[in-house]
Amino acid sequence: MESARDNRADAASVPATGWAVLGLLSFGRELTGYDLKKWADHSLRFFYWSPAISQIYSELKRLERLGYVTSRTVAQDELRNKRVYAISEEGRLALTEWVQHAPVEPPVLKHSVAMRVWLGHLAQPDELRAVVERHREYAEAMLADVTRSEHSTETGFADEDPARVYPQLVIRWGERYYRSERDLAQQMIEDLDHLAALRAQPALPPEL
Amino acid sequence: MESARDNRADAASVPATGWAVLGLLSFGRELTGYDLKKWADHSLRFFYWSPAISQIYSELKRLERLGYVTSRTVAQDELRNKRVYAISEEGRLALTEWVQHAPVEPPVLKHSVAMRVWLGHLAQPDELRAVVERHREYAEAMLADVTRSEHSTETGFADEDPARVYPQLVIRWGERYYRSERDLAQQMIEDLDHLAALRAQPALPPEL
DNA sequence: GGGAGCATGTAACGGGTTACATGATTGG
DNA sequence: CCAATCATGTAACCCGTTACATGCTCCC
Repeated sequence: MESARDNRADAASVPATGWAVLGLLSFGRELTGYDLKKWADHSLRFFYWSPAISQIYSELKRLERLGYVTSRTVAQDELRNKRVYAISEEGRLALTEWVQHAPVEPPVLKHSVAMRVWLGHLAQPDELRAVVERHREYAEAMLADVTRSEHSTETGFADEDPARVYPQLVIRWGERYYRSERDLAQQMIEDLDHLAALRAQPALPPEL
Repeated sequence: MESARDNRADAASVPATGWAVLGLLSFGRELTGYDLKKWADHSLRFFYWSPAISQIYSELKRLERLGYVTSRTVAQDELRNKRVYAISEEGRLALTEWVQHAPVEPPVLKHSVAMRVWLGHLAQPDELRAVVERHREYAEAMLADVTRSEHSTETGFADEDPARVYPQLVIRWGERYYRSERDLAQQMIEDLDHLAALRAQPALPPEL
């Protein structure tokens, strides 16, 4: 009764990061592992933790074993070859199935800055403030990057190529996300300052 | 020259989830592994992925080995014992050091729903919409949970107990975060609908 | 009687990272 | 000449999960 070798079992055995790599290839270009890493750092990373290069290579191996990608070697220069990967028809089908029908999972969030504020009773106010400050700078930088990414892709035909409008949609989502993240950090800083002010000048009621 | 056994090396060997567990204990109560899991699911999970119970047990082992927590057995009922953990002075010091001085790391975000929209060119519009719809429901539910969490803790003296104001601060942050997440999902749905409308009634320019 | 909650832990496995190894090319 | 970039992979390791094992108590 246990036919562990069917397509569903294969699909289940691809981790989300594998779909991400396959997804990068679904836009139609032939890419090397190295290319994929750069691409991931320029697009994927705004909404999905960019995998290490070594993992990209191993996911490619897995995807090839499953028949979801094909590879061939092409000349890198006169002396060396490189391996370029392309999505296969099976790969496109499996990815489509995943996009449409995989269980909708909650986003994985590990917000260590929020955790540190949560433990604020252990910290000195100015140290804690500095931590959140640096996080706000991070959010600001991500916002700048994602905005730049939007304009660089927008150069031209977003409406025409149907495969391009969805990345564009997600980039705009990312813009809003990181704007919100920055604002949330700012608000947190203000809350911390407010708290400090309350302590410097403790509540009036008791004294009066 | 390599004194790998100093306090900094010890601190470095605690993963963020370990600090989370120690953090739960830093509020002063003696808790079992089981208690910690429940607590994590009620507070931590809004900003930091709640660890599996088995990992909590193994983090507790690690923390005890490092001298950051102590444990003792107390009667669970007439027949059985349970092990309760408490933070030690060294643990409090190490945790404080981490909160104040650890490098500020970017939050880990793995947003598979955003990834699926990004691959929208592979999906049928209504399937994709349904995915985002379910995500919006998730965000809505998280917002409701975090709001409930706020009011349940607020019953009483948030201003008085200094250890309670920081969790309160982070709960409010979480409220804003999940409200934003819900709104972002809603906006994504509207963008998808807008796209569908554009396709049903393709651009005028060419025909005119 | 049976299911849910309390309570603790181990084992197997997989996902993912860092470090290491290698070597050619390009550009300042 | 040296650093950065292109390019590919392996090995060790750790973080974290699921599955499994066990057994009591409380309540319907």
